[in-house]
Amino acid sequence: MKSIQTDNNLPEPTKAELEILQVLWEFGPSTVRFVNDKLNEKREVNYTSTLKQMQILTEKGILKRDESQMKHIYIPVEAEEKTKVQLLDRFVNTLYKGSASQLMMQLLGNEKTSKQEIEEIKRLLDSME
Amino acid sequence: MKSIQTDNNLPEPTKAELEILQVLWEFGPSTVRFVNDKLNEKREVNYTSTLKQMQILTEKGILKRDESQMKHIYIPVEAEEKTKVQLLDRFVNTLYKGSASQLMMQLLGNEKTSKQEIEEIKRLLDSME
DNA sequence: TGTATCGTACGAAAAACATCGTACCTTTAG
DNA sequence: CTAAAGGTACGATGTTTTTCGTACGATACA
Repeated sequence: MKSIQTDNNLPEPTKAELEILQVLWEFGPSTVRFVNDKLNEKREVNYTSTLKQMQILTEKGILKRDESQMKHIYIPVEAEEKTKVQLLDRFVNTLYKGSASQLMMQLLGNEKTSKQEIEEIKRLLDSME
Repeated sequence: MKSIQTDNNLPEPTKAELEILQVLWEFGPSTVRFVNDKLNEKREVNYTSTLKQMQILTEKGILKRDESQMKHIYIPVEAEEKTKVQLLDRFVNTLYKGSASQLMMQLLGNEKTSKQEIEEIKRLLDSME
């Protein structure tokens, strides 16, 4: 059982930051207005709060922006996958001492994971050889 | 593809809290002194900081304590598995919209996950029928 | 052309999280 | 019996994260 590897010393996005990233992942490069509207579908946030967050994300190098227009367009620097892999690594390391299969077991042991889903995973594994 | 279920409205343990929980999970019910010593194997923390954390965890209902002795003994209220499942659920919901198999794919797609580990998971799945 | 609207920038305030100093109580060894 | 050692309680402080108010520039259009 091998440990998957640790830490990429990229700053870990906080909760609020993650929310924003999700919107950008889902809808692609967007303005602050757009992101803020999306967020407000779930909870009330002030426009300038979202703006601030996105500016911070930009400072941190997690987002970059196109300033050629007045309405800046924000874009994640890293692909969704890459960022998620990082977060997943961290999660596995923190809670399962890096053991992917232990995590799997928990996921599978969960009665909420359906038979279909299990089948799907098996097929996935087979196709991986 | 079924979604695993969401939120248990138990307060989500913070980072520092999780560290403490891990010690208690690994070594069983313990005193503040013991936990603090363990933490200090990894990083320097003041005794009273650990104490405070553990008191907060108790307030939150994440730990309970036996006060019958002078040296209080702290015990996680929920089993390790249960708490981890909760955190895992939250993680899957947040990052993978609840799709366990998507998470799996990412885990497996990761070149860091070894062939052995993949074999192990397959066996696990077979044994699950 | 002036005023309403929609942007960004910036800093202060608030909230959440984490750390620590100090007071004080209990136990124990001399 | 008393001082030292080791425990808890609690409040203050520090840090990070999050939110928001305000200033001000650009655009649009009556």
